[in-house]
Amino acid sequence: MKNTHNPRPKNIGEVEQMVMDYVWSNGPVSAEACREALAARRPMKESTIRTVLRRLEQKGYVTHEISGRTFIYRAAELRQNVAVRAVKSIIDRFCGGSAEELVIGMVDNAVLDRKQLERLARKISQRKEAKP
Amino acid sequence: MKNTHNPRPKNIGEVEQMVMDYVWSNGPVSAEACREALAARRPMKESTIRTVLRRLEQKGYVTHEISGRTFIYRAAELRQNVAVRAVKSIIDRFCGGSAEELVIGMVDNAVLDRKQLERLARKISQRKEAKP
DNA sequence: ATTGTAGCGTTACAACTTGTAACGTATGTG
DNA sequence: CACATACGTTACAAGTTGTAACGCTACAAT
Repeated sequence: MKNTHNPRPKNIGEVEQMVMDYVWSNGPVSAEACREALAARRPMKESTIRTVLRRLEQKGYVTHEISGRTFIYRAAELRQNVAVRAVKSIIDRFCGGSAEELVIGMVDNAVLDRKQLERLARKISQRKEAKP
Repeated sequence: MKNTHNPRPKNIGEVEQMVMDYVWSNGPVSAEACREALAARRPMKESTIRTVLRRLEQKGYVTHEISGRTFIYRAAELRQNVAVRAVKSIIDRFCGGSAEELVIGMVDNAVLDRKQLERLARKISQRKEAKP
């Protein structure tokens, strides 16, 4: 079965990432709310944040609905799913599609530590049974 | 303990990727050899491949030594390590540093299939014991 | 020795991306 | 009606990536 998703591993810039993080963490937001929230770390003019959000929408990271005359943006996908797709694209490019090798590498490189591995192993066996 | 590596998650373009794949798979190569090898899929002029290799060197992906008057390029790092670093950077950006969640996501999204999971679980326990 | 040539450095350039923003326009509020 | 708010349009500089031409040097064959 084929992936019906359009392959959208669109890159994301630094500011874009920041905005996405905020949206992911704080649910639907208006441009202004977002701007204010990020103002401390990253002052942006009003038109700037809106441009960023518009681009994020073009890239498929967020959608918007209109409330009154204000755009409310919300994440189009869970953060985790985006992360997984990003990783998947790395796997495809670097490892010829085998995620296994990669995870091994993660173990070797201590990206995953012992404790995590144990929980991981447990969850893996759960999933194995959960999914017929 | 801190990572002494300079954080070098430098992006890599499509052609660059292709070249790296070749270098990774075929060991040290001259620009010409590389060009010829990729010519079928991607015809490039001589100066083009050399520019690409030079940029890859600037980005730290390859190094070169001189043999006669020919540059011999070799991968600076194992493919797998680069992949892992790329994934690590994704983890940092998306998951607040926890790789675990990501792997769970990979399971859920069938990036890892059942068969792989089994082997993975085995290897994981090997590693756990191998690394005190 | 002269000349061709293989292989390097330098320079260029167009398309695209990303951050940043100004300006114009419409609409709801007082 | 005057104003502020929020949107669309347009712009632009810096950086990245793919592509390549040009020119210089050192070895090779005549």
